[in-house]
Amino acid sequence: MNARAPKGTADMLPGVARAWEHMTRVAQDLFARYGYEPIYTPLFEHTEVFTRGIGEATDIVAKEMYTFEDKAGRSLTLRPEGTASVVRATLEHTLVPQGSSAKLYYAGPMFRYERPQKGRMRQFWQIGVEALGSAEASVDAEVITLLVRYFEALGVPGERMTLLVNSMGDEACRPAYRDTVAAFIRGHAADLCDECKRRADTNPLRAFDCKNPGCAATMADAPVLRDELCDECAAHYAAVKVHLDALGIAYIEEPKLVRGLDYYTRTVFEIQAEGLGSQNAIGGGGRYDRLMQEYGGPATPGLGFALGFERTLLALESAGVETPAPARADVYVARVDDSVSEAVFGLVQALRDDGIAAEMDHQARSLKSQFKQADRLGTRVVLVLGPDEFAAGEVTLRDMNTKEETRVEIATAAEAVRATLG
RNA sequence: GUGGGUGUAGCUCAGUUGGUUAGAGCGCCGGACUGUGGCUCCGGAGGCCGCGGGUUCAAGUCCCGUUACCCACCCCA
Repeated sequence: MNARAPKGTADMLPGVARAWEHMTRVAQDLFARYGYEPIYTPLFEHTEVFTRGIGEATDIVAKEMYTFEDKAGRSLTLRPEGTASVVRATLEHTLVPQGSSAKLYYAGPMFRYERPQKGRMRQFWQIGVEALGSAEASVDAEVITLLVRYFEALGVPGERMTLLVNSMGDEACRPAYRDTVAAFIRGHAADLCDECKRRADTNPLRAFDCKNPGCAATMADAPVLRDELCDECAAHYAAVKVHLDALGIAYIEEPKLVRGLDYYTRTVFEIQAEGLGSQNAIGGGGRYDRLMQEYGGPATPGLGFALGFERTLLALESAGVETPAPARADVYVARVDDSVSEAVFGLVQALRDDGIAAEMDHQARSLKSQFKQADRLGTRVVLVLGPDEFAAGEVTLRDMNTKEETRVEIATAAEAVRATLG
């Protein structure tokens, strides 16, 4: 058989898994302080949840979804992102009754059928938050701040992160702007690549992302949405910035920041970090005031962010931040010869029952080798049990740091170990 | 979907203009006077040289194909 994990997936071995758990713990602690509660939604949904929410024309829906039929013929899709599911669950369970609000966070794997590269996997992990029920700009600033504070809490140096913000407008001003850009593209067709010319009909705003030098130069002169926002959107955007400024959150306005999911309205943002290769966004998100209605629910404003585990870890590694690896055991019980095997086995269990992380040899290693194991595990204490000690009902306790050895009664070993550990 | 790079021990890699038993470091196991770690020294185990063809007296080393991984485009976390 093929013993390899599927393309675009990876086993998270202990070193990485530890970092994963650390990132999760930091998120749980920090998000709780901002009033967010956990929510777990299914890893797959009815395909419609994503096609309607994310948008038929987006890359994600058009070519990156893991869609399959179950045995009853239902079309299901492995979630490519988390927001659609959370909003669907919010609607299904009426988590945000009229005039109410909710703050939720989630963590788990997402799936997109893409060509893998640095910082991009087919199964990748995200942590995200969704703040539903408020259209106030202060919430936008709070969510953005939370994202920044999270990375800071993990230890990503501030100078290696850049926060970008922009406004996408809403149903009142974006359609008109799209037409304006489409017209601009048609008017400058001679200076643009074929792909961008096609974009005039499909998704004009994408032309701003084109890496082609000619296109970039041409699009630099195109009208910017920021200058054509309706009064309400302009006011909202200005208010978001005022709140960010009040908290001293550094950001760069990026008129060309265009997110690839159709549900975004008004505020969008992204945090880029150094050391990741070409996929440099470690987190991003935005407001989606129309999404709930798209699912047939009541008008419910909302916004949120998602951040990627893999990319965050890359950012941390490149910045030289290491996840601390705790000692794997507090005490190692060494066996001098086979005559005391049963006693050692029993002592280890007694220590564990007493709340102490104890380890022993299960491979018939020599005493010397057992000490090497203890050293490798990082245990502070080694208890040596041999015929001599056993006859006296004692064990030799060795402090691995000071090398001091004392004899203690087996019955009080746990107490002695605890005293040594401090 | 498109393009480029790479594929030799568990890991990181060397392997000369193709030439006889394929190497190093790290890791792992064992030992250095009889019941003891981290340093040092000695020894040992471990390799279908990604896979399949071809060229050649001879291929890890050249050619073709294939596959896997990596990086980039695209897009996103």
